[in-house]
Amino acid sequence: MSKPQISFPQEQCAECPIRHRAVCARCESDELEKLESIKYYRSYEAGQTIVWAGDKMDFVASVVHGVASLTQTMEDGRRQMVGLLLPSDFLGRPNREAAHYDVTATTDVQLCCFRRVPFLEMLDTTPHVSQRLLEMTLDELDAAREWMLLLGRKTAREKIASFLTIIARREPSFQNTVGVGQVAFDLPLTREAMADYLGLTLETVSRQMSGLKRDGVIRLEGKRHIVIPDFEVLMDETGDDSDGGVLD
Amino acid sequence: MSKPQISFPQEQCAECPIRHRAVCARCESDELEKLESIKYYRSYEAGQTIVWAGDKMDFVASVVHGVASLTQTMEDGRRQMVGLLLPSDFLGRPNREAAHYDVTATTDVQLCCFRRVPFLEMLDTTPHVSQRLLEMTLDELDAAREWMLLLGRKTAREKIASFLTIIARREPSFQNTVGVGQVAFDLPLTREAMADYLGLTLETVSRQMSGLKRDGVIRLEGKRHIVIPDFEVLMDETGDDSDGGVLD
DNA sequence: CGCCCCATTGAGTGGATTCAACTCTGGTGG
DNA sequence: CCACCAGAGTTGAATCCACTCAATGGGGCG
Repeated sequence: MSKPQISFPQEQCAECPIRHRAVCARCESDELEKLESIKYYRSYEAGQTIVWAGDKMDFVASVVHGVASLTQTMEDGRRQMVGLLLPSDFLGRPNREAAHYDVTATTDVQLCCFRRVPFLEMLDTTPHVSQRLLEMTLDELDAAREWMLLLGRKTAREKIASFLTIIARREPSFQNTVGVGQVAFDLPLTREAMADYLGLTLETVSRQMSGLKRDGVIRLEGKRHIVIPDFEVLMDETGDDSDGGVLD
Repeated sequence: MSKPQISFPQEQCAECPIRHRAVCARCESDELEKLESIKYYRSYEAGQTIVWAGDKMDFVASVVHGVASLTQTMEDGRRQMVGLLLPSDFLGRPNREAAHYDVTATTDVQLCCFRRVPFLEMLDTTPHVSQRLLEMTLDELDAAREWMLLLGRKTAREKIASFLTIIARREPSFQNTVGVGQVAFDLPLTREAMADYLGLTLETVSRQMSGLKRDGVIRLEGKRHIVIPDFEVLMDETGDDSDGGVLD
């Protein structure tokens, strides 16, 4: 229960791994200084709850390391994940006191937190922050809309395949490659969390993973490590258009 | 085919029905003047396509009258609605040339369009616009997350009931009432569009509507006019928490 | 070792889909 | 005027995909 705190290196902004992608991406050095004065780091172990829906939330944050999830729960226990926050993603609504969703660390997580009220003031005075936040929010909205297509119309197998491509694409190792050929990564989620993400049961997730493995689309090494021999073959299983998609 | 153009009154900003809720809500009169110089109105008949996914889009817009929908279509024809735009809602991504989704007028629609590039410049120079746009985008993201819960975890009956409450809540007539007792409104969507919204088939939509009618939860007058004798009874069918929800 | 947690697999059920027939309404033209 | 048609909606019967309930497998840790 009272394990030793996870310790990530306490970064300076200058060496921050998410410096160029997070909400602070466009800041000049003087703006960074201002942000630095209202920021602090926090760490959470895998499985810990970061905030409960309805709780007062006196900070907003960037995910520096690890993966966190937003979930909604119905009275009878049905659960749906509604957000998956990877490094550089933003957590919280500046002009809202209380959280709307449960936020959970699905792996060990380090957050770079900003005190909410000062951050809110910075939004008004620092266009580089508010512009970036708008851009990130619009990107999240697009992601949510892809997700809605997945939830509403895709088969279980397509859901799994789509999920794997989503995770693979955000892997640092993937960014270098052309997006063809072999890809490998660790799943940051349990089968149950995957089920919550995809609107399935954990048994269905397990069955479909086995199916993709049986058909040679993926290889499983241990429970969590995934090897994709040919990324295009996986893409064909997602149900999405084959053309590369629209550029920004 | 070449029906007479629908004509909505060509509003001045001062008398605009969405003046206080749209992206321009916080503007001062000098800012409104600037907006007015880059704006123009456009009307579409019910059923018309406003933009196709992938098309170049040289404007962004506010919905003034009517209802428009964003939809995604898979290669084999499966369709999912991913956005429903009611009066005052915002359409388009300022810093994106091409549309990501099909946009369709589901009723007769009037848009207040802003030329995209000048609007983009205004975002940089007019905090009242960019602040409001951020707020609206965050609201849409919240709505998308509710929608994801609906798509991923709710039963067909709960989906229909939830949809009806969503429409009812945004009815002007509803705003006055306390949110109890009788409510009545016209559905702005066909059964097929409802199915696309809810991730169902149109047959299932029809069956569940009949079910709610049989059980006295709703009354149908014609195909489109809905009467809800007791809003709380409908709420109980949505599967959502009974407590009023979180305030902003 | 033995326990716990996560994951896999199997058998049977059920809710939503598919395919198909039918109804209702409004509009058009003979 | 009304017969006819097209489009939207309803209803029925059979099917199927994912769910539920239940048993089993396997790895890590006290």
